[in-house]
Amino acid sequence: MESSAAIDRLSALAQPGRLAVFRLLVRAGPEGIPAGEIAAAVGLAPNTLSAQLTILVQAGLLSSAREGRVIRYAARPDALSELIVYLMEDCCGGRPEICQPVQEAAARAACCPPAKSRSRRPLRA
Amino acid sequence: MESSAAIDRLSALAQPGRLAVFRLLVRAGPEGIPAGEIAAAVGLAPNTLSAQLTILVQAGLLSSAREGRVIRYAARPDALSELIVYLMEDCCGGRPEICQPVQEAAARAACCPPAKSRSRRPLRA
DNA sequence: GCGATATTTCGACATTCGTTGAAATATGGA
DNA sequence: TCCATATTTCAACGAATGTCGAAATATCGC
Repeated sequence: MESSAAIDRLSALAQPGRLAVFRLLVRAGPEGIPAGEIAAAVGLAPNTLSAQLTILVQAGLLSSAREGRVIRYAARPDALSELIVYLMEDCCGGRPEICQPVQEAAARAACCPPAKSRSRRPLRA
Repeated sequence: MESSAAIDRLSALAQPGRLAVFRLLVRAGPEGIPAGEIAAAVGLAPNTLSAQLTILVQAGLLSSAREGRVIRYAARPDALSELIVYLMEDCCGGRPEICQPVQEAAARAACCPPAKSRSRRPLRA
């Protein structure tokens, strides 16, 4: 991931309204939510929200699809993972002991069932 | 982690100079780097850098320690892990299939030796 | 104490950002 | 076609941001 793209994503998320929108959409899953419902949920005027959605889409964090009169927005999980990878990238410049806590924390946060072959204890116990 | 703290960290990192400084210091490890050397490395005027360092410290991303005439700054890896955990938090609201790719990417980025008992293939192959 | 070095603080400036109200565009239904 | 709904676009405003030059502060060695 390029530095300028990372900055675009970081600054897209670095604003209360946009962060709330993104988290809402991550929670909502792949189906996404129509713009109007998002506006109601986060308490933003439709035009204000529209500007914020544009920023999030341009940063690659959201996708949008028209469905009749409604435009449905959804989070792009890959965009978040790319950003996280970029942020962790430099941890490991010959110094694994530094980024290990980061790695562990990230694994802990991922409360998903283990990816392939790994079951030690119930996560988020 | 609180939402406002997350925003502070995101917006602290959402600026080219500050992101460059943070990455430099992550790479540098726990010993950190004196302010003057940082300024030279990232090409910022000393006073400009000072302002950016203040923002990074206030966001909790850096620590600083005076050593004689020099002030040495170091990255706080925990701050990054907290931020990543916060960003990943909502992935898993009943929808593990969404955040799984994120989790895998994070694990892949962490090029550290496996935390405890896990060796499938050379990471970053 | 004095001078030199390292860093920060202050004041000012142009630029960017987030919000608002009003108008424009797009879609679907009568 | 005409109207209602959903969303965006536009112009403008105050607030916040990043950078600069100059001055202040802190520390060290003489």
